[in-house]
Amino acid sequence: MEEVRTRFAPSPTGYLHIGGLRTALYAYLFAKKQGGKFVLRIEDTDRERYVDGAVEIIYKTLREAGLYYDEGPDVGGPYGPYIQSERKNTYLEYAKQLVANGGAYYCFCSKERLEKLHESGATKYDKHCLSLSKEEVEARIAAGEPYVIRQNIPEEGSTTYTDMVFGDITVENKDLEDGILIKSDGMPTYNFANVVDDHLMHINYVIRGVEYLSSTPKYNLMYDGLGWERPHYIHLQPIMRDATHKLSKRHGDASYEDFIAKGYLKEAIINYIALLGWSPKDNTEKFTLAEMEQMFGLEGISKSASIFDEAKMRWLNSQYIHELSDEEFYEKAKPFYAKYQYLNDFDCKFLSGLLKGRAETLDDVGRLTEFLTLFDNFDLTLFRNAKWKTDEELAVKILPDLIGICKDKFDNLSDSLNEYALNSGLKKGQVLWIFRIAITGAQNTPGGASEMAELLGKDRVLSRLETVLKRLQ
RNA sequence: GGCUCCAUGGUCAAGAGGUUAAGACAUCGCCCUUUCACGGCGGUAACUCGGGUUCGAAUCCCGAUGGAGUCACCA
Repeated sequence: MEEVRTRFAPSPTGYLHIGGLRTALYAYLFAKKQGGKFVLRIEDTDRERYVDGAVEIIYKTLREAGLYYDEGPDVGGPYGPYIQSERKNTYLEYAKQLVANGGAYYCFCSKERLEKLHESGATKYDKHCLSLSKEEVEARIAAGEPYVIRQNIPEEGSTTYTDMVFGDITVENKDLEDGILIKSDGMPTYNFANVVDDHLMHINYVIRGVEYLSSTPKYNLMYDGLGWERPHYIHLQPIMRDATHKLSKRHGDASYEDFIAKGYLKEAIINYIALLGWSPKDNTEKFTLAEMEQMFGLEGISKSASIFDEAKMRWLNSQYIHELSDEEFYEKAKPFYAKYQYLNDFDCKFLSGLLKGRAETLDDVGRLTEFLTLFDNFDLTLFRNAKWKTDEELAVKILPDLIGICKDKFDNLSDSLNEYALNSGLKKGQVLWIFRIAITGAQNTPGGASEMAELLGKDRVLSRLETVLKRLQ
């Protein structure tokens, strides 16, 4: 059986957006599942949209996400170069071949004529230059007149192909335009470069966005004209921000690196986007890349667009975070601990054990510890708790005892506090509530009374208890 | 507007003629609990509409509606 070869062919226009990453992921998974090859090709035929550094971002993101490509610009391969601008000469050669057999023709129409044509109500090019004689064409080229090469699409008939997720797609040839294959600057358009490269790189499964679903017949006509075997097609519906808008960085939607910066784990991001538009047979929702490589299949691909739901990704992220060891959490959260300066005064390793089970994102180390900065002048009514029947009055009463316990038995605080409750006829919860409020000044904390005491340390605990007692008096 | 595609709860998404129409997130409630969270249990909530076909349609057909894509010397 023929080896499966898929590719991811992004344009270096800045960043790798979530939709692009998912396309890459599916292409990668499909190839891996089949034991095939996944190749990366950079489509930079549009010099105007080129952004410096964008290529590096693509390499970096793909690698970081674990989507290793078998062939690509920076890893090489048998069908290079893998950057279209470095293949410029190849395209013209094939365009000429197409011209020779009638599948394409030279066109000298000026922008002005094209505009006029459009204004006159024409919906597509009128094949004006198709009638030029070979001699005239040669003469005008020799005279240095600028030209483009257009595809010659039959005016009759229709073209059909089978998309592996959408089924048969048929388009009337008369609805297709004689698109430009080679631009006047000598560069191929996407339409042409794509076909030539996919063929030359032996790509037999083309996985890309649905925006190409209805123009694929044009590409097939090129394959036919060049005598090449058509590849299989798999088109993917987009990931949406809401029901009517695609997810896009331009509109402020987060990209892969934004989510990393927000404290998402790459495993969670990959896992989540895999689920947007695909679901495994058994409906599992949490799996590693390696597992996906085994489970992936075209049957699970959805025919409709899906809306990105950060809440669900957060949940998935929290699942991955909870699984981390304290040590791993600490290592991964380091950049975030650094982000919140007040945490410098605390033992972040100890904190990791407390935060790991509560954080949904790595950045939550800030949100969950914010109370540490708010202790001064906290609201004393926090001592009131309906369930435990506590209030400021009770707090004033027992705080001196609690201070004493901390002075003498700080190392064995939990037991000592329990013992105190027992002896004083109070409920455990009453003592602990008052104690925890008194040392943290927060209703919600990432740990219980004794854990918070350990985090703060004896000195801080004592000084806080005394401060609070004074305020209450 | 022409052409192509799509349509199950708020979201993702099973389902491929006969189901009490799964599951997950979110939401609500209860339990657990020294707060919060985690975890456990339970609730609310869906087949866009209208015609067919059929003994029987979320599933098949047609139409309408809604949405997306595409009609560039952008990819």
